[in-house]
Amino acid sequence: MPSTSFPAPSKFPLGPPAAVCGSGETLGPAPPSGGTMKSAEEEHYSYASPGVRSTLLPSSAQPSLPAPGHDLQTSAPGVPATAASQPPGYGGAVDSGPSSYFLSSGHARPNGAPALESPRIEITSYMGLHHGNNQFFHDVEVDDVLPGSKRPPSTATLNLPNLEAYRDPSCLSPASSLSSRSCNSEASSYESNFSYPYASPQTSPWQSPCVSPKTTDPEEGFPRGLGVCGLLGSPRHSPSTSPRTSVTEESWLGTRTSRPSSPCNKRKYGLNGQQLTSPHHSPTPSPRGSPRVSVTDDTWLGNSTQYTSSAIVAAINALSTDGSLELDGVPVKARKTALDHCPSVALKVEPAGEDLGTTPPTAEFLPEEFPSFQHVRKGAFCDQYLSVPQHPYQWARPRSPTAYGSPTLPALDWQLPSRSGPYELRIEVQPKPHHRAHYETEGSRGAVKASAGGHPSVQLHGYLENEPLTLQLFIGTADDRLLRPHAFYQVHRITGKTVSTTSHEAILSNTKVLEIPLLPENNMRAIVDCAGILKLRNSDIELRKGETDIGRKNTRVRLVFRVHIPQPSGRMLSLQVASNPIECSQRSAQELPLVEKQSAASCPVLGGKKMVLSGHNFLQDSKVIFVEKAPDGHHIWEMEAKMDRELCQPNSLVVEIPPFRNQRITSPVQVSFYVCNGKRKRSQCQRFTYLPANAPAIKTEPADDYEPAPTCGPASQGPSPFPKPCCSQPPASCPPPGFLPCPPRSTMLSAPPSTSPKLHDLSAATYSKGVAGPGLGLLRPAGGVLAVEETPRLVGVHPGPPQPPPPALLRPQPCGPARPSATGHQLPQRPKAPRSESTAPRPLPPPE
DNA sequence: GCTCTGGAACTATAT
DNA sequence: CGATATAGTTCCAGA
Repeated sequence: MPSTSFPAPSKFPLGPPAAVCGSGETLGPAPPSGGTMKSAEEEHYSYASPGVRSTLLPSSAQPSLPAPGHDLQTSAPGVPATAASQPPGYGGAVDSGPSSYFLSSGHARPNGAPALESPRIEITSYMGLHHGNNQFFHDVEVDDVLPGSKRPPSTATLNLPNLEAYRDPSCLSPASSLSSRSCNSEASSYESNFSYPYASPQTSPWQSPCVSPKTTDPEEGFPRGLGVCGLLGSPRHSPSTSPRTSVTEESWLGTRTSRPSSPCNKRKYGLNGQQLTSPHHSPTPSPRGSPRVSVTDDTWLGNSTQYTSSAIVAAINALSTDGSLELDGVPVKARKTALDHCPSVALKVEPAGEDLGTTPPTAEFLPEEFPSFQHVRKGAFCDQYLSVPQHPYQWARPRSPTAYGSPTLPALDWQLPSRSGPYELRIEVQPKPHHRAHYETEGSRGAVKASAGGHPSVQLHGYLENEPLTLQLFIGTADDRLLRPHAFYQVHRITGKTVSTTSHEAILSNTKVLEIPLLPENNMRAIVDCAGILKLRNSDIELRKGETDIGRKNTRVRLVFRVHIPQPSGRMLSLQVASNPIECSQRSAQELPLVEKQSAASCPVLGGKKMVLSGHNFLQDSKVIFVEKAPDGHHIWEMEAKMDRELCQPNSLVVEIPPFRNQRITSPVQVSFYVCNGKRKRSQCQRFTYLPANAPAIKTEPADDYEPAPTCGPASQGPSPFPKPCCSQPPASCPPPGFLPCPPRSTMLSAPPSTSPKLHDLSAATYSKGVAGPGLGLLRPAGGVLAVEETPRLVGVHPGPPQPPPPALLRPQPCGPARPSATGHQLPQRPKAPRSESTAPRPLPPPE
């Protein structure tokens, strides 16, 4: 895997990153596209932070993406799958590779990536990278990614790891966001390490950053980067991951003192370097945009190149400095996880790229082959994770596994349907809306539970074979953009007496994926009592090169489940379903109002109707505000609903739906509302539809309704009982008006104003085209299959083998519109950018 | 002795 | 630039 590789360097310009960077940055802008994009995006997302804004889509141009997958997902319902056929391309979905691949080549990233990127900052760079520099970059990336292909030696990847290091503390320093980054943060998470390695390309880039910084701190040092090192097996990884401490950690932590430590670390930096001050800092991205600027960051950020160089540098540093560290000391926690793997691995070349999927390995590999292969990988790297005792089952091996490995599997940021043909992956029991995630520095906070007690459960319907499959679970975003792996949260495998479900960890790209067996004897149903949520420090993640999202206030996640069903044709049909949003921060859970259900999803423009909201943290003085947002997120209309204070309880509110501003609408209008406990304490937006006065009411949906979406869909997403905040699923603009996943509804709704619509289109009919269309990129022709499904989202099927990924595909795109600024609160603002994925990381467009 | 949790101290960042 | 409000992390302690 990750190998080491320096080769990369070759590619990369050695020139110090700086150079690159410099250019890069500059470049950043340069790229026209970039520029463009941004603007476009910005518009869409106004909310995004000012500075930032990411570019979403550059594409606007093109790429396409329709929409937000989220919505789709969630909502989606059902469209039956059509089959596929579709466009050829579509099939391509395949690989997992991160979408990136798809992205593409040329622009690819652009779309994907760039677009996505979050505001944070970096964008520029990217752009530059991608666009401007593209070629260069691409190449680079490519290499990484494709091992085979260009890249000479497999090596490459490793770099990344090193890069990863970036995260490391060291990195931190400089760049790091201030906040958290503890010096040591060792951690950042192991994952980083790990994954990174795989991650590859993407990662790599990021990492670079680290390097420099690193130097800075001697202390911590460690760079995880050494990915290689990791090999050694340093402690880091504890497989288990459990953070906390092992002796080791502390030891090395040493630095830290107890409490102090934390702070200390941080402080240190501050003190020391002042880094705080230093430009970089901005690190984090605070929403604002500025962020990162620091040279370092930017610079390196920008280019892949950098990464290269950086990587190199990092490597060097590592060797010299840290290197030892890692190996040796290895900070634990963070690393823990990571390290575990075997050294050996390191050398390997990875075929694929990042994650499993990633790689596209190209056709060459047969799935079957993969498995083993993967395993290897996994094993190696992941082992840590694996550590678990596990299964009785053969885990990996089952078919599914294959899937994972196989190149064909779709990247985690691809939007996939929950249903296709006879199959439907459904969340039978949704997780509780709140689950306090644990930091690496803490002990586990247990598995995610269901509201009614027990644990969430997922079932694959329509599967009649006798072969067990593997259910994949990862932590996804819950904002209004397309569903994608969450950069700041990772699934954490819980083991112990209380856990009845066996599971296994794997890392795809930079995302930890929990694999749970789906057995015919259990009706292809799995009780997810083995999944906890790990919070990564914002500063660590934000440092990643490609990462565009910001962690601050980005505390909502969704459990994303996937299953890959082998088809007679040899291809894999992939289905995905996301849970309702889960608030993971301690504070938010205690303070922010949360709407879980609403008794009505629509009402005639006259209003006056009573609506009961169920949820948490409602106060006597809570307000319910109805808002209509423009595509760009601006509030066109806001109206506070009258409340029946007497009936107000912590868990329920009764409000009178206010009349809509325009009593003459001829088609349904999507608006949203939120509960506000104070200036910054707002719930997420919930969707609501005003119907023409004459129109028959859409039905009010009973509680469930809340989600309109649901209407459409089946559970796939789960109908969530949740209200889904608009944001969440729906695309950006919350109001998903457009979104229509469901046919029926869609019709109803008329206007979808904004954005998202596209996606929808995808759906159904579209599928085929649709897919293609919008941004989806879809797939490659070859493939075929596809399933697809209903969901607009995207496609599920991959052709079996190899195929190149489509270009952008599903990528998340931006939802388009932005989230309302106002809204912003809710979610965090994350700006639009998609997480890392988009960012750099993913990368690589396939060579193709 | 260990894990899971709730709570809160503290620091960093935002306004 | 300082004060205050918020949010993120890390610790502590009890079950």
